[in-house]
Amino acid sequence: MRDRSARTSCFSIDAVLVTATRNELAVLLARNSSERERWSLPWRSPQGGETFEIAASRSAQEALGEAPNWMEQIGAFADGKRHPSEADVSVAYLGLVPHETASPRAGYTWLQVADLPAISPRQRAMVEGAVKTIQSSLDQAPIAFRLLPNTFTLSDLQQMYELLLGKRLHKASFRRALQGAWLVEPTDEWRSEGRGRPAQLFRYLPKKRRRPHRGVRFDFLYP
Amino acid sequence: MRDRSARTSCFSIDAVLVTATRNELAVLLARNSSERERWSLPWRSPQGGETFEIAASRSAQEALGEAPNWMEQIGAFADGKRHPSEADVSVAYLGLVPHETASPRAGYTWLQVADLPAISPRQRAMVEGAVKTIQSSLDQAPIAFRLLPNTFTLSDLQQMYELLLGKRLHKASFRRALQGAWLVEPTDEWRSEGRGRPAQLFRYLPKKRRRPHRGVRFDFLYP
DNA sequence: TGACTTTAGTCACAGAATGTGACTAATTCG
DNA sequence: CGAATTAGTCACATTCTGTGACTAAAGTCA
Repeated sequence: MRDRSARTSCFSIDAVLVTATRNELAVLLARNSSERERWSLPWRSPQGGETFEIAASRSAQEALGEAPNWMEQIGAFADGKRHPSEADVSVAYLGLVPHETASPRAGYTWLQVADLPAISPRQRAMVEGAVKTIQSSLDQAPIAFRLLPNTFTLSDLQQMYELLLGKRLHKASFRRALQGAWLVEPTDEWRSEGRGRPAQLFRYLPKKRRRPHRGVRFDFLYP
Repeated sequence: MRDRSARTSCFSIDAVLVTATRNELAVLLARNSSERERWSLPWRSPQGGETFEIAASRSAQEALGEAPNWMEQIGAFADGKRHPSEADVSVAYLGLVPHETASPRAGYTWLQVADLPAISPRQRAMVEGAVKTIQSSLDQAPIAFRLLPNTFTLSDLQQMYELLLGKRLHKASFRRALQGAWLVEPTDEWRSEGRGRPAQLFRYLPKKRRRPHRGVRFDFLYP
């Protein structure tokens, strides 16, 4: 984002960095002084030989100090929509960041996805794409775990799923499903959070296992 | 694909057109005489002002006579992998085509996905991405219906799912799930296919309905 | 024609998974 | 101490799924 003059290629790489605050998803935006829009996603034009992934990772690093340990391409955006660069095409990457460990550098702020300020239309489309990706791969990939710190309570995890799904879940059902999936292992730590009984801390256990897929699911809504 | 000399932009739009033959997925490839690789996906450089979608759709049209009525972006591909164009970036679109109604134009052929000939590495990555997209959105989007003609028997539909999932399904379970999803409506036609009792023809019924989602599904395999 | 084969379509039942309320446990607050 | 609050578990009714067996309607072949 600092190399506007050095840009040689006709495309940009943009990073949609998402975290979950108390009740909302938030995206990391940079405050601009000179651009037409006052806010923008972190972006860069790939420097000689950088792959997309590396460019995206470096954008994230510039904004957060460290890159998320996982990023995924959302897609290519163009369609005549304006962008802070003059790039014809912008390739967007999604990164998920635990809120607790994410301190934006100066000039960057977490802003709620549901109430975005003015950003370029192309970048707005990227944020929308990011949210869509998150929701649609919620039961395909460990999205919630990437938004949580290394250890967390089962209530934390449940609240994260409730936020991502936009609905309340029943505690017993949630834990039973989680237990069946062997996705989590207890640590020997407990956290006491003011009132109430202390909760045991768990960690994500990326364990390969056979898919228990039964039958077919016709769970789609679109034509 | 014919406008190599007229190309002004630094990117290409590639079409991954997929159909399902008897037992295999197949992708539409063009035979090249001049290129380094003898086969390639249909592609084009967007002409003045074309959106990605339109460029993808026109590539498909050139290859098939008519464009599939639904295409979706798979992503942007680059990473130093060779491409028939000299484009730095290629944006790939997936289109699904019913095999019955798809007759490739001269120079184009359906070739099995499982046994691709030599195509450029970048385009090979696109085909792999397309297959991954198909499999992962199989229960999110009506993939199977887009690979079938307008009317089909329930056995056709089940075989398509068996192909896409790579496993056998039990007839009664399959039909029960389908019935519960209200995705299909009977026509008053029947098809007699040689031996056996004639089967009723159905059509896809893209009906909006509330998601019946229960609980959470922890169905993912990756770390 | 009539027995046999083949494919379509349905049923019923056992076992597994899910929704839900009620319960116990461990802590803070007053 | 008792009330409030949060964690964690249990049990049971309901629903969903896997599965084999059944009936139906056609062709094949003697």
